[in-house]
Amino acid sequence: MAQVGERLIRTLSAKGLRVTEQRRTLVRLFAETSSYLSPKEVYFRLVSTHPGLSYDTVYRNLRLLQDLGVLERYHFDDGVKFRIGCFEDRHHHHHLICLSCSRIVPIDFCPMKHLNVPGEFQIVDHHFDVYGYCGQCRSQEDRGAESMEGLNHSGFERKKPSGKEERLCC
Amino acid sequence: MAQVGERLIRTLSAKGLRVTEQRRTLVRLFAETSSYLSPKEVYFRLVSTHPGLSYDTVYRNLRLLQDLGVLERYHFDDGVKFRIGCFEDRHHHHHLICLSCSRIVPIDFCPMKHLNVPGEFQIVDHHFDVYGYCGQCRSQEDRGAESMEGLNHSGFERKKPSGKEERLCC
DNA sequence: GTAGTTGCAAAAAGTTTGCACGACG
DNA sequence: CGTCGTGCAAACTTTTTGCAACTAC
Repeated sequence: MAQVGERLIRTLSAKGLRVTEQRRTLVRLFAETSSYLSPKEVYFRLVSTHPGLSYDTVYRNLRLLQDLGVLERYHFDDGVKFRIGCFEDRHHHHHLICLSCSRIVPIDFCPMKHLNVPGEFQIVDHHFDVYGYCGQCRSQEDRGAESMEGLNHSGFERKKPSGKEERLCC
Repeated sequence: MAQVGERLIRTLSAKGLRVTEQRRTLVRLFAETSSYLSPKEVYFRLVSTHPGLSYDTVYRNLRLLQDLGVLERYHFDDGVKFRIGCFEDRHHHHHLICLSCSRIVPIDFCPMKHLNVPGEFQIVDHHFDVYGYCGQCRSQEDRGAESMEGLNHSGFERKKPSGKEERLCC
């Protein structure tokens, strides 16, 4: 995954933006980390290597990278989180998202190919995500554990990701 | 739509919860209002009939009704918004959402009928929403207007809804 | 009457902004 | 060396919490 980070660094440079140590570390963090990171998590991960780092620098750079299309921002029940973009150099796809470990599995299936819309509605965008439990978490669960806690009535919210850091998409 | 509000009031009562004037007005507001309302919007709508109303009462009741499954909470770019639940007494469906006027059009199509998932992944929930511009907004747009402003690079965020209040779903 | 609810105030959490210093190119 | 980025502080917004007074049942 290191080359992903390097490429993004070059993207920054090509846009005339300064490549500071903070930005380099930030990009590397997202290039190497699976799933989602909140601004707070990002801050605590960076502050260890950058004593004196401030929250506003984190926020500014997260926003910058989001505007650049490098990062994607999502809202979860426990706040805003970022993750490296999937649009970079892959074709359009969607995700299976594990509610237990936050692992993300890409699926090529796109519902828009099957959808007939009322003619007067002009489609601009769509969101499709599938939530559930991945094989690994299910087998762990078999050895006695919680099952669907962390899921509220609407199923919209997600349980906090555990510490696992395995990248399965992008 | 008045009977929807009355039914929800009875739901409150049946759960042993007090039916206060604030709650009655709040439920009626959501029963009669289309699209989404932020806590702030809810507050300003209620404070006119309830002078002295406080924000925390709004927040507490929004959360209460969400926990009861009456309201659904969504995160948009400009913050959290609520809307009356669609699960009440309708079959499963999805939505076309107008990026201009926030109008919501139900569609019966569900992508899950067409999706083959990896066997080890246990599906619990899914989200599917289509964003675009409804026929009414498109025809207004024809008479010279903005087109896709309010949409960011990822298309995830939505433009602020205009003042229109026409309920097309639930 | 009693328990649930409200309003008030304050605190907490999350995010943004202005400004002077510092560092990248 | 000029410009952009950072750190600091403060402001701002959103949301939560403790508590006394109130009110629906």
